[in-house]
Amino acid sequence: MKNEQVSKLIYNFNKDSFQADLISWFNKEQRQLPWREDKDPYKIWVSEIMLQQTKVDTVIPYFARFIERFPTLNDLAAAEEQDVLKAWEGLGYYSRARNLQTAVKEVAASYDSKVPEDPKALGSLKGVGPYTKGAILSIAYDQPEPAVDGNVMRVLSRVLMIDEDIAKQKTRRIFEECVQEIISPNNPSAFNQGLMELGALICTPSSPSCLLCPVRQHCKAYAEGVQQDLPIKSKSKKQKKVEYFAFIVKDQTGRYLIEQRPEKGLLANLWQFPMAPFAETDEEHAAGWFEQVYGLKITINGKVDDIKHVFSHLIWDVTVMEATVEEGSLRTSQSKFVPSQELKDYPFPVSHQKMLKHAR
DNA sequence: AATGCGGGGCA
DNA sequence: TGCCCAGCATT
Repeated sequence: MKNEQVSKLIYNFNKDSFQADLISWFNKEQRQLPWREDKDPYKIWVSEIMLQQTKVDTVIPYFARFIERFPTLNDLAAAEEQDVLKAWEGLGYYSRARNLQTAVKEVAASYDSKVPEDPKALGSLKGVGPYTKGAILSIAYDQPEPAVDGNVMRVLSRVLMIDEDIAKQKTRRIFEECVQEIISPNNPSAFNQGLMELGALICTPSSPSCLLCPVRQHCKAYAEGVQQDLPIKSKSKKQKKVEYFAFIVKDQTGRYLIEQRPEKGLLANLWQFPMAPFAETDEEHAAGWFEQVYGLKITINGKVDDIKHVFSHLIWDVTVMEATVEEGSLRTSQSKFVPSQELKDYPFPVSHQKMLKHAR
């Protein structure tokens, strides 16, 4: 979509009235949220990272614990990565946590521990993309920058009746151009947050509450009765299924074997119980596979669980087995035996938290 | 431009 | 079950 087409979209759109209606609604109806208690750019930043692809209700307890544990940017910069991951445990998309700490260290080292107000500097930080950059600049620093997330695309696709596919990367730029045209120069913070709050509370994906909407009279889709048909979004692919055995292995002193995952890829740097893909072995040869990989002879006592875990792009089906060590010494460097009471100090993905009940 | 990356809640 | 969620990095 070209620039002139965006101009055409907002031609004869009453933006002054739209801004006033949206902002007064937001000032009145906004939820009280922990990250709205002050304008500390560090806290705004943490909240925006946590909120990526994650619901507000999920984030609230994590945000509270995280800020209690790392109250300032310098506290986070100085922390051990394992402690940061532990604070993120269960929230998902763990590269967010590692990127955030990388970026915070950069701010401490290069920007005197002050979150940059310069868009280019801010946007170059690890994990800070177009949305997060705009959110921090507008909410913490009152700059009239667009902050286009899924809510904003849904709301504006209806208000301006835009039928571009919001699943496509480049579509975001169209909405950014629209926001630049209609954003309130006086209160960009309330304007951007108002669009998102409207998307979360009123202009919902299914059955939007148009009769309660403060900007209904500005909404082209409502006028045409097509609000249910927007936004347009192409379908995502189905997840692939992968099957594993997992081993809850206890040694003679009652400690359990865990290992750290690789530093890149799925669940990077998190800890887990050893796993064997079905592609590499079967139930009959599992003990042999284990000895070959870990250097330990084990006795498998039996299957104790079957865990199905759904990711955004794949599905794990994990057959959990209990085993005891007979002899041998550990071959891999990233694995170790840990007393059961210390398991809680390691960050586990949720799939393996479900197995913890078999280890104590 | 397409894919990898988590986990929870809801119709 | 499928969809959606205050997206970003990598290829």
